[in-house]
Amino acid sequence: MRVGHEPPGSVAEAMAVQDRLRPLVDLVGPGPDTPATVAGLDVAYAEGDDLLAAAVTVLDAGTLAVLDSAVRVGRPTFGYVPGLFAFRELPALLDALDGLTVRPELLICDGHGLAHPRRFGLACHLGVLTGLPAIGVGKTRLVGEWTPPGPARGDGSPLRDGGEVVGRVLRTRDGVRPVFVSVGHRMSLDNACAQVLAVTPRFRLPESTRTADRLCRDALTAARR
DNA sequence: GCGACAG
DNA sequence: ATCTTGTCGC
Repeated sequence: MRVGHEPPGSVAEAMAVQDRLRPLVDLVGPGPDTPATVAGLDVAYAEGDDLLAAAVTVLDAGTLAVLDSAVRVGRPTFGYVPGLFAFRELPALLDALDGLTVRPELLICDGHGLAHPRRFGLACHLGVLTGLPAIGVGKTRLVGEWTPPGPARGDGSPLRDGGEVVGRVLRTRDGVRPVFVSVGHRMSLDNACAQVLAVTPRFRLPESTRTADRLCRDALTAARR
């Protein structure tokens, strides 16, 4: 799947791009109940942010075995600015997605979706550009207020911002720090949380994110020598 | 002016 | 994200 795009030339331009694409987000979903495949996406950096590697791994949603993967080494095309984070990783991630043989049924992104100052985080951006259902899973919060969910895996509490619920703070493992789940595209929040729990049978982060993380980190190590 | 601030 | 020793806990 090839998706054309040019890096924004300024912060104002990047924000304008988000405002233009935001209306294209499908907030209804509800997304697949039992997807056959799920994809994990992640990016690793090195050389003082001058080098990066983006990876996508496609897992069998039932067994969580890796069915396909792709990794791309490149240069960041935008500085790190909270809220505009997507422009930094998007080009390389789209290139990696383009290298897949299997088209995944769901994207699980390492970052937020609607839980974003303009309601258009990385997961929304990737979802809109690929047309695929997408979920955002952040390790820390970007926006919103919340109170700790119950202590058991599956417990959750609303993430509220500006008078609306933009995501859910979800406990994926008993007694372990929760993650921040938000809708990216073509998914309901309830289903997004259900899908996240389905890929976290053993660790705090989705198995898909873990396999992608390992792949891009290995690719960086190989690229540095 | 002083914090907060996905990865 | 990444830079990094020791250290707490299972």
